[in-house]
Amino acid sequence: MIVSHMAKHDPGLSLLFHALADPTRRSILMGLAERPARVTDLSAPTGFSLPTVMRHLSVLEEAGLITTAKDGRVRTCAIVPGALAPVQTWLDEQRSLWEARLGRLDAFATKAMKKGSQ
Amino acid sequence: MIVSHMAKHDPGLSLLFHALADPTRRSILMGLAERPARVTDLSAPTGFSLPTVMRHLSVLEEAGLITTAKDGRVRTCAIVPGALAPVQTWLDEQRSLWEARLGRLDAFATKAMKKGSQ
DNA sequence: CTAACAGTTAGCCAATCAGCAAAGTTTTTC
DNA sequence: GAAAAACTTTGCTGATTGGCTAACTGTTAG
Repeated sequence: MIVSHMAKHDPGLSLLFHALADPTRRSILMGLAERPARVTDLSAPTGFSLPTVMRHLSVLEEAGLITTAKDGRVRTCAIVPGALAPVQTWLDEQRSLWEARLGRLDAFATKAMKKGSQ
Repeated sequence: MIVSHMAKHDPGLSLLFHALADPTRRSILMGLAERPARVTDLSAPTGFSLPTVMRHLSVLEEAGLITTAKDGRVRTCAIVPGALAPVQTWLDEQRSLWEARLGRLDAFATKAMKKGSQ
């Protein structure tokens, strides 16, 4: 019984997409792409309150997109390099499926043109 | 005043990621990748009620991932081929940013090793 | 013309979200 | 050891989600 592409509901993928669906979180990621930062450093430019930013950070961390570590009273946040891989994989998978479908459409169209050539 | 990568908050991207964040919607997409389908055809295998599936479909449609058209009493849903492009673009952008950061890290590590070679 | 079919609308529910302010907590700094 | 800094927790809002049933609309088949 082959279940290869019966991927079920992948919770990790849902967490990733959900984390990326928020513009504030995406801009936090962009910021962290340049350099690691403290929570306050991320709060200041966005204009959002500290608790709000904290919440976004924990969503990002649960999705595996960032790591955070506390040293003294300072928490430093950094990107997790490979974290977007599952998204890329899913995307590749979809593109190949969609292209296969387009291929079949082409084949059909071609056959239809030959058969029904006025 | 250059604003090139100050992409602001891209609403389309948020819609796309949000649409993809739900496993039911992803499985609907997988189904439609094989062939277009009627609403009932999509409802049956998921086990969800018709209105629920309708809601998912409208989320997918607003994100631009699918198109739907009604012929008589039947609505047919199909994938929109290029719809994932913005996601791929954002992903590429991130990967290049992240890799640049890793590059700088490498440079730093190398310099540190030279300097502090015990 | 009536019945079955396919979809749609309306309205309800519990859960989650994204934001906040206010009140802790734990380091540092002076 | 008091005060400032940097979170962290708590608890509150209003909005959105994802699910449902029940009732409604339009289309086709008999």
